[in-house]
Amino acid sequence: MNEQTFSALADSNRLDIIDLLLTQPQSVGEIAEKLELNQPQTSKHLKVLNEAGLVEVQPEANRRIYKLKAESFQEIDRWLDSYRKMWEARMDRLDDYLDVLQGKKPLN
Amino acid sequence: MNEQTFSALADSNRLDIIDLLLTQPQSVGEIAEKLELNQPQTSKHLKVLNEAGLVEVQPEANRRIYKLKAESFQEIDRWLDSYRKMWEARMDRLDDYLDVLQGKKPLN
DNA sequence: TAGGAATATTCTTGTCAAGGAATATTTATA
DNA sequence: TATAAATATTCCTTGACAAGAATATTCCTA
Repeated sequence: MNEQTFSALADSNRLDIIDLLLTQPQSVGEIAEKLELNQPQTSKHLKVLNEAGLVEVQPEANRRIYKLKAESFQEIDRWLDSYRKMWEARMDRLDDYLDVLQGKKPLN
Repeated sequence: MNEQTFSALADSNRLDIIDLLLTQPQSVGEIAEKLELNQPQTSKHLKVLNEAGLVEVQPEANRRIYKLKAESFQEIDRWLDSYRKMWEARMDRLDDYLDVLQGKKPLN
């Protein structure tokens, strides 16, 4: 798993940007206005997100439309796969406990 | 979604620690030795992970056993849920494309 | 092609975090 | 109870990064 990805996500403004882009792709100006950020900051944050592979750009006249890029999110998802076993194991234990409550199984 | 969680993950040493803890809970000394980190750094990284809720401690004699904590990983998983729609939509389009390749469907 | 809109970049400053070194703290044991 | 083992904390230095301000760049349009 890539440290750069988490690094890009470790900023509340950038999390807000990503959250906003989930609704629809949009331009720098729109993002800046909706999140009440100034334009240069917005561009800089988008640059970080872009370099981390979380967004991509599509020029549209003299504006630049940013949109989410699925790959990096999928990478996080695959990374989480390793950890799902962990909490599923805990779920199994909960199932055991529920069985005990229902008298299906003796307590060890 | 919590910025602190991503912040804690945005460091390769800490990613390594988490990866190591996936195999089994273990002490500070074991972690430090396996990852070739010195002990103070290891303790400091574990502190960050602990404050982010990614690990928890269990004292065992004069050692402290650290283990992964499922909750924070599940929180990331729930956060990713919002973004799954995005790439699933793209997957649908891929399915369409595969249908086209197999002659099941005309190209629009 | 000049002007303006949209966006990106540079420069500076302040803050924060990582790493190293040293030391403090806690707990077990002789 | 003194000592050693395991771990945590503090202090210091350095590098990275966010924000603000100013400026540069790109691209459309009159």
